[in-house]
Amino acid sequence: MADAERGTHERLLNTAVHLLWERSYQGTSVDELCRKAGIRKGSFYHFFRSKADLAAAAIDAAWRHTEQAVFAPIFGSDEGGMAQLERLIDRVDEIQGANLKSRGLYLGCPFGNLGQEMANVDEAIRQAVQRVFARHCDYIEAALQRAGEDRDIPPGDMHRRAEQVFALFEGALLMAKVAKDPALFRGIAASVRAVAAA
Amino acid sequence: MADAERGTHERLLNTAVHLLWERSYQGTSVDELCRKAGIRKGSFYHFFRSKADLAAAAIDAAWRHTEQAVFAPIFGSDEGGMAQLERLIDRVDEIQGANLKSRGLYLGCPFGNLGQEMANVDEAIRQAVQRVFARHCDYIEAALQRAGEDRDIPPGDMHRRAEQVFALFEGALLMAKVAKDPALFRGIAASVRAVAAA
DNA sequence: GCATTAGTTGACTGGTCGGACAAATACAAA
DNA sequence: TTTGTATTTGTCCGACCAGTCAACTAATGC
Repeated sequence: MADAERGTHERLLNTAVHLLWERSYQGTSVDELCRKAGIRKGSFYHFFRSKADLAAAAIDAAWRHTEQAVFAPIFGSDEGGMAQLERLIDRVDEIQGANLKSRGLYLGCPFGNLGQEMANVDEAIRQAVQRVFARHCDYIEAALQRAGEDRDIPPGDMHRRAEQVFALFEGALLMAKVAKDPALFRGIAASVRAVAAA
Repeated sequence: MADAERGTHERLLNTAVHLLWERSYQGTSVDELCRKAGIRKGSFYHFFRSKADLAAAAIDAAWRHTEQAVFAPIFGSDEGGMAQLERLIDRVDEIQGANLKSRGLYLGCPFGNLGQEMANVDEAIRQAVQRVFARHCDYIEAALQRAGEDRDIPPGDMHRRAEQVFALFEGALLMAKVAKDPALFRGIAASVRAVAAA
């Protein structure tokens, strides 16, 4: 967690990222958020216009963190595209497994969770999640492109394939969460390969 | 909606099924639920021990309805397994499209929504969703079995394939919901075929 | 020094939440 | 008709909700 002692604004954002992931939007109260961040509520509303405003900002912050901690290292490597996708599966499984071990909770995708919860409730949050989904797909599409160039998969509409690989990720994460069983996510590699070549 | 004038218990359950789908668990208050069902709150707590208790019962009720309105007709037909899966895609798209047209909301999967929202909050609800997920997979697996017997797909672990076809459904529904774009679900047929044969 | 601003505090609001409950009523069986 | 039970009603509750606000303090620029 590390807490990044710098600044109330940043600490608030940081706390929000963790709390929204663990407790969802509607399950997180501004009071609790402030308590965990060691801040009084007045300060909260000095930096953010509303709870929804913070959530939208937290989505962007979470993606910035995820991108540099997960996506950039994997997709910036010189491995083949399909190998990169398999490493992504392993890395996500590792993260989910860590949460399951430390807190007993399979949290699933922080973006997917908020997206499903808020898509029909708050337009700004919906758009933030949609943007982050698109960035996920961009990375996957680039990997498919690379795999195509290496003749690992046949040519075709890589953008569409990437979307469906991502759908497989999200769906499997949901199933694993509902079943509290990491195996349901862990075992998608073969299907990812199939969709990538479809 | 039809309202099935029979009995307070049933009307409550019916209202819950619709309201939980449209507004989620935490977004639905007992007060509003009672108002829409034309019932006083005391009656609510005569039939259900808690809001979570009603939700769990509503999940079962919703599945009973979905099974007979969607799954039984499609998977009871004498079509081939793969054709059945394509008909399921069309039918789900039709239902989601109807909601989008009438209420402007892409609601997604009523079971997946509740599962993601409540898996780490209420154990009874988590289990109810898990059971319903399994029933979905049973139907898909039977279709794959049938497709295997027809030599439409190669032999293999149909149970695992069914889970991943289902994951693809759930993930694509989520993406369509977040993007408010039915096309993201509608276009999964090719990937479903690929996963079915993986 | 002095003024301006940025940040912080704690007390407060009106509203809603899930749930409790006693009293009233409807409906059975005897 | 009486007794017991199932259902319904309206009222009430303490907890919590997101958000407000005026007062206070710390930092900054001149």
